[in-house]
Amino acid sequence: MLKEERQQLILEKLGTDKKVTLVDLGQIMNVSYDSVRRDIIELEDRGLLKKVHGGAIAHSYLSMKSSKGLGIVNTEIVTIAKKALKLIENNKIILMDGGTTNFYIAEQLPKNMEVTIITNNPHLATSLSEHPKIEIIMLGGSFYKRYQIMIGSKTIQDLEHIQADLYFMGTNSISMESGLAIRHYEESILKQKMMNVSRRTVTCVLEEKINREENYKVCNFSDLDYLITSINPLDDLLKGFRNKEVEIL
Amino acid sequence: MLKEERQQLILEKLGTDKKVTLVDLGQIMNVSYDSVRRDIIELEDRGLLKKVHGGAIAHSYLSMKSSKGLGIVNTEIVTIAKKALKLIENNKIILMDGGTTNFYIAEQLPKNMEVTIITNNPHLATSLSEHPKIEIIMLGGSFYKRYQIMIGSKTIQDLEHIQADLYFMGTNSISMESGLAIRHYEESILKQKMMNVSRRTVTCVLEEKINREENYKVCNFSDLDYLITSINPLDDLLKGFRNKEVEIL
DNA sequence: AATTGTTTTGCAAATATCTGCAAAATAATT
DNA sequence: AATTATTTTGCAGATATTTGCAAAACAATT
Repeated sequence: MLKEERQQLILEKLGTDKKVTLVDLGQIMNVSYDSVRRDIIELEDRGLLKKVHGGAIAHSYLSMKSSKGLGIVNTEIVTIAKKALKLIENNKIILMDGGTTNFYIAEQLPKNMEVTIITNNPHLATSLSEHPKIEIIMLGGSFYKRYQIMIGSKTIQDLEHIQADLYFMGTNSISMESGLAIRHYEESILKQKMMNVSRRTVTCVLEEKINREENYKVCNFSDLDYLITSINPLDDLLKGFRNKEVEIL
Repeated sequence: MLKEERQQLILEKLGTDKKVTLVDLGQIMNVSYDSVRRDIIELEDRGLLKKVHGGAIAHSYLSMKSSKGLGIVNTEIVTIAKKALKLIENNKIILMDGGTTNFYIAEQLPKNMEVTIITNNPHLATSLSEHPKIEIIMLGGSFYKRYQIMIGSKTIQDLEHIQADLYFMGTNSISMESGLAIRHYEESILKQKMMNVSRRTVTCVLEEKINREENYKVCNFSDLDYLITSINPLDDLLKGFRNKEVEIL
């Protein structure tokens, strides 16, 4: 039985049962426990499951459980989150706005990490309460139900005296000509403000959002510091975006 | 059964039942009481529940996550909420702080009601997104995980230019001599500020909190405008509180 | 004060993990 | 085809974790 086969099987079983044990897997696949163990370690490194004593369990967000009103998860996000986490260092101040991707990145932060997260997304804030060492600052404002974020002049005012190290900006579209743009005017202004108060800005985009256009422009592509996608940075899809100013991860 | 499975099950059961006992859990999961006990200790260390003699009780925010489901709700709270809703009129500005009772009251607001809710409780804010006509203003600040509310000087500053019609104050203790008091200093200051910016203040107290004492005083009993309990206003338990200035419901 | 039930502690058995190592399988190169 | 390099696999011994048990301490209740 090939390694790939085994790992596939582990993920499938995990999908239906939400958990697997070392012993079960070893017997079903008829390989040594060590092999299974190593498979699980690899899958964990790829962010596809959580290893525990005696086996593995499905990631909270892979099971519908912690979806918290945000849609079903895409494995693309797993890849993106993995890359995003590399940018987050201890003792930094991180600004994160709304969007599913940011929510999952936040959930994936190591439990022992010591950072400050500033956000206008209350779901993100409350979900982080399970990370004991993370300090959470919530921006006030009017709650915009459709996107489930705080918005408006109060939110902008709250940013006035803040200086963040890194801003994770969610976006709906990115293209070389029109830059980054979203669908909501007030939010586009807020994102601009967030860029202003952050030393660096990174955006994580799903493949479908590349080369799309939306109504309200936030900034030019070259105003970014990092671009994260699930795609290999050298892939042709990103050819147009290669640029000395923006690092593609 | 993996340790993580057990712990997840404990939290789920806590979410719906608000309390669990060692004996129940041991039998349901078919493990020794010692294991259950150790699980509970671990979960308490992570701040996810409160260990008590014989079992554990839910942290308030766990119940906030699931009260809308089939969870068993304290009947006392239902009675209180009914009375509380009578005070809420269309087109008013309502200030609500943390606590399970306020959360439940907010959830019970009629779907077509047009009010503005200002809160420092993100769970309350997000749960109200199902009420299309309610405008929600969230106060910013530092997120205090234990009580799941925003707190600190930023929160107070956000209140500066607000004038609310009615303030639903959560409290931990009420007595004739010591007035209203809670366990957390910073929060007590915040509640004072909230009273200041509100025309009227109402507090909803569970029976167990009457004639109890806590460390940080918020105000005198007579500073209130309304007191809501689950008890009949004419009951002897409330005798000491009868007062021309405060209306008991 | 006595009873009953719960918690704490230390302990030992069972299980799981980690490490380095060598054999086997696979891929790459000559 | 043969050789060499690389990866994968299983194993053994040392460590670490988890689990259930029993005695003693503690709490709550009668």
